[in-house]
This record gives sequence, structure tokens and C-alpha cells, in this order.
Amino acid sequence: MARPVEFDEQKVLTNAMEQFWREGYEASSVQKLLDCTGINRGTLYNSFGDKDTFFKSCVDQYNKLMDQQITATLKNSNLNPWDAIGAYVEETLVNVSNKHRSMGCLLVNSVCESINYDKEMKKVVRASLGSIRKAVLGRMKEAQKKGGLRKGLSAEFATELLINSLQGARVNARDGKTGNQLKDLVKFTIESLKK
Amino acid sequence: MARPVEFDEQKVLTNAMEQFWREGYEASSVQKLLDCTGINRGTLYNSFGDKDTFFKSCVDQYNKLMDQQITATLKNSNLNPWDAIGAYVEETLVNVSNKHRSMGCLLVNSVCESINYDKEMKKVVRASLGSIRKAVLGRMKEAQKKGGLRKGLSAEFATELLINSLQGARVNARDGKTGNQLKDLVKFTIESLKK
DNA sequence: GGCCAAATTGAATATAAATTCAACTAATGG
DNA sequence: CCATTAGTTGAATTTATATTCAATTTGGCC
Repeated sequence: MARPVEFDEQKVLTNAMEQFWREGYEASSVQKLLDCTGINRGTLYNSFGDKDTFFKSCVDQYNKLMDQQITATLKNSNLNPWDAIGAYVEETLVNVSNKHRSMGCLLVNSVCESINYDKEMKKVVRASLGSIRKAVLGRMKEAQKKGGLRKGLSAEFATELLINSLQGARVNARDGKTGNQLKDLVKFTIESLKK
Repeated sequence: MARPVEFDEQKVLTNAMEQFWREGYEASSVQKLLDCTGINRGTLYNSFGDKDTFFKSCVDQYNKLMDQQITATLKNSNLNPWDAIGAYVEETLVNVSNKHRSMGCLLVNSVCESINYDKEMKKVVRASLGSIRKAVLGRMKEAQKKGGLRKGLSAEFATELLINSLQGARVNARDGKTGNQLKDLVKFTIESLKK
């Protein structure tokens, strides 16, 4: 029937995602996206739409990456709440390539660059932040039920505290801190939440 | 002798600083900088150099703002270390206009957007982060000397923990959190550092 | 084998970006 | 009151940028 696609959609999305992640939306020109993906100008527009649409697809790709990490750690029912949270920190800050770590977090970066994003774009950016929050909150509630949360602390506030620490770490990651330095920072926060 | 300058340098720098702060370096076109400062194209290049140079001057302007806050709080010798740190948090997260709070921190935003900045640009961006760190560290050492720092905690590590929390708060500020919500997050971190 | 549907290509277009510059303007001192 | 010095102006230039499109290619199906 029709001519088959030549590019590998996953590879294209992953490479473009890394470009946006490293340099942000504004500094990632279409030319740079073509260079890093290896696809042609027209192919990009034909298969992925304009730059805005493509960016949203790349954020979706990032969300999948995050979801994999969340599923393997926070949502791992073999782990107790604190171990799951610890595993998530280990996974996202330490067991990650230097390349990825030094780029921080695409979502955090986007929030810091975002003002001109349209409604839908902001929605996509916040979706993943929301799913991390939700997964953490579930574990915090569980920890609380088991009596493992410091007294006077709500599961909701504990969640915000952890996420604040994680987001700070993602900024510090871009500023050159090592995986272990970042882990130590967040682990201290976690200890302060435990009973 | 010569024709006197018509623009107010401080106002120009402040308005341009806010433009870069809100939208970042890449999204702030020279046209936008002309619009928000009210000066003419040629005047900008004549008096402030090219966009890179102008941006550096705006970061310097931001550094002055930060230094004022640091001087009034962290370096206020009438306050004990923890009160000085608390006052700094109050000053930067609560006693600040909604406009400024919602933009987060120019330096944090720049770190998250920075990859293309040249050496000198990164140097300027990091200068202020360094001066906050230094001022906090001074107070942490003082707190430690007075026996106010939690045992087993070095002044250096406590400083990194506080700054991590503050940087997380600056990201959350851009995500819409209120001054009090941000303060609560950072204050909890501070409490976890005290004896 | 020839035809069709869809993918690929890169040149062409349109718009916006950063920067330069020559003409113009304003205040001051001789 | 003119010459001088420096500031102001916006049009002109150059370079990027995003996007479109008509021509071309490809592989399967009748």
C-alpha cells in the first residue's frame, strides 16, 4: 500500500526529548531538532506537527520515563513506604546516567522557562509533576497509617516537603552536584519526615 | 558639552531584569526589551552593548536586589543566627510582591535554562548564588558555635540543605504556591536543622 | 508491471531575530 | 552663536527561525 516509515518513532522522540531537556524549548530550534533526530524537515512537520505539538509529544515521552521509575520504585508493592521512597530517590538521582542527571528535570526546567507556554502545554508539563505527587502521597498515607510519619505532620504536607526537596535537587543537579550529594540532601529531608 | 542621557539607567535595568526574570534569556527578544524599557534600539546597543552584555548587567542588577535582602536579614547583626535566617526566608518568600514571587528566582531560572550561556555568563549567574551560600554558611557556623545546630550536622551540609529547600521553593513559586505555603516548606527544613 | 497511498526530500517562503549605521538632536563651552 | 561632543532615532542589513509545498521516492496490491 503506502510507503513505510523509515524513522524509529521512539528514537526520534527520545533524542528530541533530550534536546528540549538540555537546552529548553526556546533554545531548541527546529534545525537542532532535525540534527539530533536525523529526520528531515518535512518529515518532522508531516509526522509530528509543529514545534509546539512536537514539544508536547516529547514531554509525554518524558512522562513515560518518569512513570517507569515510579512504577519500579514508589509503586513497588514489595517495598514498604520508606524503602519505596528511598528507592525512588536512588533511582532518579543516583542510578541515572551523568548525562541525564546533569540536565536536571525537564518538567522543573519547563516550569522555570514556561511563561509563554499555552494552556495545553502547561497542562502536559504539570501532568507528570501531578503523578509523582500522587504516587508519593499514596506512600505517605501508608506510612502514616503504619505510624511511621512524624507526629503532627499530615501526609499531604510531608509530600510537599519531599517534592520541594526533590525539585531543589533537580536545580542543584544542573549546577553540577553529584548523584550522592543530591541523594544526601533528599535523604536528610526524608529522615526529618519519619517518626 | 555632550547631550545628556534621557533614560533612567536604574529603571531600564530594573525593567529589563524583570523581563529576563519572567520569560528567560531566550524568550526575551530585543524588541521585548525595548518595549519594557521604553528606550530605543540604537540606545540599547549604544549604552548597554549587545543582548548578552545587557543580560549580564541585568543579572548584576538582580544581585544588588539579593544583596539588599541579605544585608537586611542574614547579615543583620542584631539578629541571632536562626532569626536572621528566618527573616531572610520571610523577606524573600513572603514580604515580596506577588509579581516577583510568581517569577521565582532569576538565578534558579537561569540555571535551568543555562546550557548555552558562555563562561562569563555562568560566572555572573553563579556569583549571587555563591554570596547567598556564603552568608548562610556564616550564620550556620555561628549557630553551631552557640550549640544551636543539630548534632552530627556540619555547618556546610546544613547550608546546602537550606539552599536546596530555598531553590525548591523558588521552583514551586513559579508553579503558583503562595508565600505562606513556601515559607512553611522552608521553615520545616530549618526546624530540622536546629538542635 | 503499473498504480496507489503515504513518506521523504530540500528548496522556497515568510516572519522574526539581532545588530549596525548614518542622519539627526540636544546641551555646553568658547 | 557656532562648534563640539555625545545621545537618540529608525530605517536598513544580516542572519535565524518556523513553516509550507510540489516534486520525488518507496513498497505493496490488483
